[in-house]
Amino acid sequence: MKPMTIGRLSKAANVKITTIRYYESVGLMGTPDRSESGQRLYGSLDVERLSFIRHARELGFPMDDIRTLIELQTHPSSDCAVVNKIAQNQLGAVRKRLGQLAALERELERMVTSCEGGKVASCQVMASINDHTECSSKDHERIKPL
Amino acid sequence: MKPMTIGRLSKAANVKITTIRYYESVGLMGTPDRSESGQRLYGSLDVERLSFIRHARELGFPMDDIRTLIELQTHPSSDCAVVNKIAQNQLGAVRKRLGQLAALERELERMVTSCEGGKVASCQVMASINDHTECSSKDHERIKPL
DNA sequence: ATACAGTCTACAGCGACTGTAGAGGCAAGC
DNA sequence: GCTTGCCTCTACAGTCGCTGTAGACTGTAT
Ligand SMILES: [Zn+2]
Ligand SMILES: [Zn+2]
Ligand SMILES: [Zn+2]
Ligand SMILES: [Zn+2]
Repeated sequence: MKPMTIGRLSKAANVKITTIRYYESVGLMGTPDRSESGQRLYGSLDVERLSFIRHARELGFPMDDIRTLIELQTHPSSDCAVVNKIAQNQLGAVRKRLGQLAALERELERMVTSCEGGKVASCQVMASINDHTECSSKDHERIKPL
Repeated sequence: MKPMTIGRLSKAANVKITTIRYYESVGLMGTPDRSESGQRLYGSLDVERLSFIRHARELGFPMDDIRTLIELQTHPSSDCAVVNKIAQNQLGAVRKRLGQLAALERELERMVTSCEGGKVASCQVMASINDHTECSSKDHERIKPL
């Protein structure tokens, strides 16, 4: 039950120290106790919470959603419909992105295979970037990070 | 051969005015001529260049790469190997991302299908985010925008 | 003449961190 | 006790690729 410093927490949850402090600053992690000299002190609950955040981030959930999920965890008897909705939205976002990226893959594939070396002036890759009309997916959607 | 204002260029290339000025500020678009009153004036070459940038961005190329591509266009007799390398790197990045997202899709799918409603305390979605060990792709790679 | 649309600069903000500077803290070996 | 070397602290700037805003000026149509 000894409290751990931020460095130990960082290793325990595999999250960088600066990121932990950032999560604290934006309210994802609560404000921890401090030692006499002002160092942050954490317990095993903090490891769990931080690991939860990390996994949620790895799954691509935005921080606002993670805040909601953590808030819901403190009300365990409430309905999980909100949780499920958040996860389904995320799944939808992932699928949409998969579609976009698959289209990009096809187009880039076509480009690189049609380049047979030579001068820039006659390069098919350049031509393909220049000429959007050749493009299979006529209008790409704006690329946003997941 | 009449020069066009930034608004016309914006419509011609389907790029927002603020974005055009941003591209100018970071050196993707050159510094255009100005009217007596200081308004930017563009010609058809600018439409081509801006459209090129737009399509490259839609394909996910980072701005540094686009800078390189534009630079290469001004040396049409140089070897297109660099161009091809940039495109192949991009294709690799897209494929890597596709793999990551496919793993995310599977995991999210499993999560949402195993939730049967009820209280948050017994929600499988929550449990899955909490328990990373259940996870098929044991360690997800850090999610970075393409 | 008046209305309205377009353009100008300069700067702040987004998300989710990462990196830096410069200061102070802590444990182990000598 | 002292040095060595890592650990932690705060505060702030930078990343990428834009987007939005404020407040002033310009251009065009009726
Ligand atoms: Zn080529
Ligand atoms: Zn295309
Ligand atoms: Zn549930
Ligand atoms: Zn997982």
